[in-house]
Amino acid sequence: MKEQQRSGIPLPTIKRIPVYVSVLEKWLKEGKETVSTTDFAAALTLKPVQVRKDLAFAGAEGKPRIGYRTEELLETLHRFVGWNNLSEAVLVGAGALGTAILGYKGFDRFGLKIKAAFDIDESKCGATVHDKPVYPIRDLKQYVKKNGIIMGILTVSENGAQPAADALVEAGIQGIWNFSPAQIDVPDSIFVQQEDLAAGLAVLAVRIKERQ
Amino acid sequence: MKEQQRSGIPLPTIKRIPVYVSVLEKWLKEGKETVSTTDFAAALTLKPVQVRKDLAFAGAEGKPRIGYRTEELLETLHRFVGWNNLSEAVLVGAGALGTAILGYKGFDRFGLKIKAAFDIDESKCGATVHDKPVYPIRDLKQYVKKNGIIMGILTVSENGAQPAADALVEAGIQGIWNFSPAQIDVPDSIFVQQEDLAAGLAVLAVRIKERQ
DNA sequence: AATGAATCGATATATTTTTATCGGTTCGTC
DNA sequence: GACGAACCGATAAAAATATATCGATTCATT
Repeated sequence: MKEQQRSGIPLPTIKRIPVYVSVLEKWLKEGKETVSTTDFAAALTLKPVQVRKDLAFAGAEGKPRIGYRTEELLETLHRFVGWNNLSEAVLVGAGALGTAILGYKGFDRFGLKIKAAFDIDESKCGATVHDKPVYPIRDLKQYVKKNGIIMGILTVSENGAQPAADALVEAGIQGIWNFSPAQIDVPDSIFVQQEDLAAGLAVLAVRIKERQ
Repeated sequence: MKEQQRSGIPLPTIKRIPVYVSVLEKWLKEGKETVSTTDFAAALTLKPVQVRKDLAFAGAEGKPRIGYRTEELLETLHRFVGWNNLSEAVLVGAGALGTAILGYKGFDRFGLKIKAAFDIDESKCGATVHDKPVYPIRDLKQYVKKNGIIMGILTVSENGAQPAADALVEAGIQGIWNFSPAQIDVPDSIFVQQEDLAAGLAVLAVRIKERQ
């Protein structure tokens, strides 16, 4: 929930960008040359105005009556979120969740390359998971420095979260994508994106309850 | 992004509840008898006022100078999100992500029991994944009806999402937790919680970029 | 028992995000 | 080339969310 970091671009806007990217890719494949905010609205249950605002934030430009050029817009959005050259990442915690994320193909699309995994459990090390090598966590710093990695993905258990985060910080990472339910404590200069599966579950549970 | 479903309780509030639950459990274990919104604020980088408002929404009551009784508050929050008797769920799509979710222990805590997995790939069926049986998708309806399941977890690929969603709807599910990047089309009576990993990645990428 | 600090609950204000409106542009059609 | 519909861009209004303020209550301390 450490999402308060004001900077002009509304957080909800940023979160909607990947959705736009997703449908854009589909439309591009289908040969759609131009797209309008009306199209987005219809496909995504959003209002055209909102889409227009979001796209404006991203710096996209469209033409009346025509819309936006599909390919160009896709490129603009990618650049906007920095996916055109998002550097590589390391993952800490090669458990069930970590394994799934290592194997998730969807990230390539967003320019995210997970280069290696690290784990305290040395019995896991040396092996590969989904073609990614698993190393002992004591090698983390050296690896990160050597490869200029700026992003860490944290998929350890609640207890292991803080030490693992410390290791990432110590290694010189700039941002942490935290899938563990624990709140981690890091210097201000490091951004933490908390990924909270329970939040989604809570929303779903409340909604289902409401309908009864 | 199908999160627009106004109903009194603010969506951000609902999403913060699991975080409160998480620290409450920790504090309870540590023997803390009462907790104050100041405590939450310190632990979670939130403002006390906001915590108070959230807890008020959940129906919690505290005492000045004291705070809230830890155990009672935890119970209240659980009831509020319906985790005290959240019915069971089925999962569709026993791939990498599905497997991880099946094996993720954290959900038990929230009253979520994934009873079985379903997949179109019949070669996967018959086996068990993390002790959960995998069945062919054609058995879904019968299983759901028989066991009174109200919730479906969708972890199939983008292409498979819509047919799988149709199968869940047809089976009589009330809510779908959609981990696939695809937007699915379902009747209004069914609530879809879209879990979008790319959204978190986008936020992180933008933040890292901003700091450079 | 009086004083003061901590904290809740309620109300008021500020900020952020969404939605509406309006003028202007582009293009197909007559 | 005039007309009208589709659509962008900008500005304005509305709604939702977060933050501040204030009075009231509890308890420890004197």
